[in-house]
Amino acid sequence: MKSYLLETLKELALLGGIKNKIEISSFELAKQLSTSQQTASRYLVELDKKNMITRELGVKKQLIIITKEGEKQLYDEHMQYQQIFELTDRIIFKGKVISGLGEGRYYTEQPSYVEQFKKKIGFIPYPGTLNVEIEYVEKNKLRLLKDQRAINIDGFNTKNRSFGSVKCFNAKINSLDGAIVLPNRSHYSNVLEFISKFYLREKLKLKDNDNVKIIIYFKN
Amino acid sequence: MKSYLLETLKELALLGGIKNKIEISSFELAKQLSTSQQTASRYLVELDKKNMITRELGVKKQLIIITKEGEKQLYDEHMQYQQIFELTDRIIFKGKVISGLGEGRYYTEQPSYVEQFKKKIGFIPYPGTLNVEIEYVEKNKLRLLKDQRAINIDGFNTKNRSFGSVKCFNAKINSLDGAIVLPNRSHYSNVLEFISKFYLREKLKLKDNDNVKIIIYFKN
DNA sequence: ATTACTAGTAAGCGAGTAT
DNA sequence: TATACTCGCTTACTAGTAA
Repeated sequence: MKSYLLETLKELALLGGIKNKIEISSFELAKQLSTSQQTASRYLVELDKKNMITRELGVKKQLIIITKEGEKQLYDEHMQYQQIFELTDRIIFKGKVISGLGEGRYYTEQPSYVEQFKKKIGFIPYPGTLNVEIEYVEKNKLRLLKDQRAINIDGFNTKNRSFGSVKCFNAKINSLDGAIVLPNRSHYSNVLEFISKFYLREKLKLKDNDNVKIIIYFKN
Repeated sequence: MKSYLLETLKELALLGGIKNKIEISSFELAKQLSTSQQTASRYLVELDKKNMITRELGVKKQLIIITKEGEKQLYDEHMQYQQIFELTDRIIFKGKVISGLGEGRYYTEQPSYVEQFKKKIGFIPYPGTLNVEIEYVEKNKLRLLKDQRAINIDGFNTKNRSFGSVKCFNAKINSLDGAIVLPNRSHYSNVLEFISKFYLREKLKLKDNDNVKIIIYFKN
């Protein structure tokens, strides 16, 4: 939706247009929007065409009520502002399932990691990680993670090699609980590794390139 | 601010631009906004000129951070959406002080009203009401009041005449507590009558035509 | 790769005005 | 009174491209 139409719809909502019919002339609306009567009239016609509002045109003013569809548009916008200013204990990522190189399995089966997962995040992960490639531009959001307190999984050494420490965040993938694992010694990539007590590809019927939504939660 | 600039700023905020420098090319931003690279570039230049963002232009991408001023713009917008969807226990009116006909004083001095005010809204009003004329278009908001549970002040009869019942809402005027009085037997006008235990014109140094902000609270 | 200028085109605006 | 059309003007958009 064009941004000026959303602005107009918001103005109507502020006047109570979601629950009530509001009585407003295109001239009055124009004043509210700091524009001309003609433009306000055009906006109303456009909003009407897009089924965002319903109008009862009288001889004088018009009675306007915001439709369910219009309310949904506004609510979506509201949720974005909530995300910016209120829901600062979480970050939402959109991404798609990709295949990793199978290393995830090797790591998640190390007894020392497993023990810590059980103790610190409360479950023993199904072997392997689900790799989710986030949209390139969302890499910026990853930077928000570094200021957050994470669950720390300590590194350790075996006879053969050493394993580095890892950061975890409680997370959800398509509403299912689990955690995100971020190796401490690596740059942020655009791939998130999700662990869960379930075999996710089966449980959520996921296959490569499926779109998923991941919510990462912070401790406060 | 132009609505498309606000939309752009919101997009940058969603990527974490309020607290962090975000790394984004005009091409990527264009994708997010479903527009062309040139337009995205122009938006960024405009936002920069208006001091909504600060940019560090590198050879490749650019590092962007939203300024305090930009954050304030977004927050104002957020508060409007809060008003629409969250703060449904209140309505905010802007208006200006006008002189009434002095009837307010007559009413607020009736012992039966005074007694009920004391009991039901917790204070004895300073004699008289402060009349606030709300902007014409905000009359629509008054309609929201009728669905709300109000504090009811009963009517009564004296030897000489009868006094009708009255609805009250707890309210604030410029942050000072008081109440709004709405006669039950009258159409909604564009004048709100505010009562307070203080003489408001003195306490708040108000004179005719001064702009005031009234918040009306509902019981839930 | 980028950013962002120029210039031609498209969309938006509002004065005038019909209804 | 209103709403909303036409039409000339302005603003916004994007392809091409320089830096």
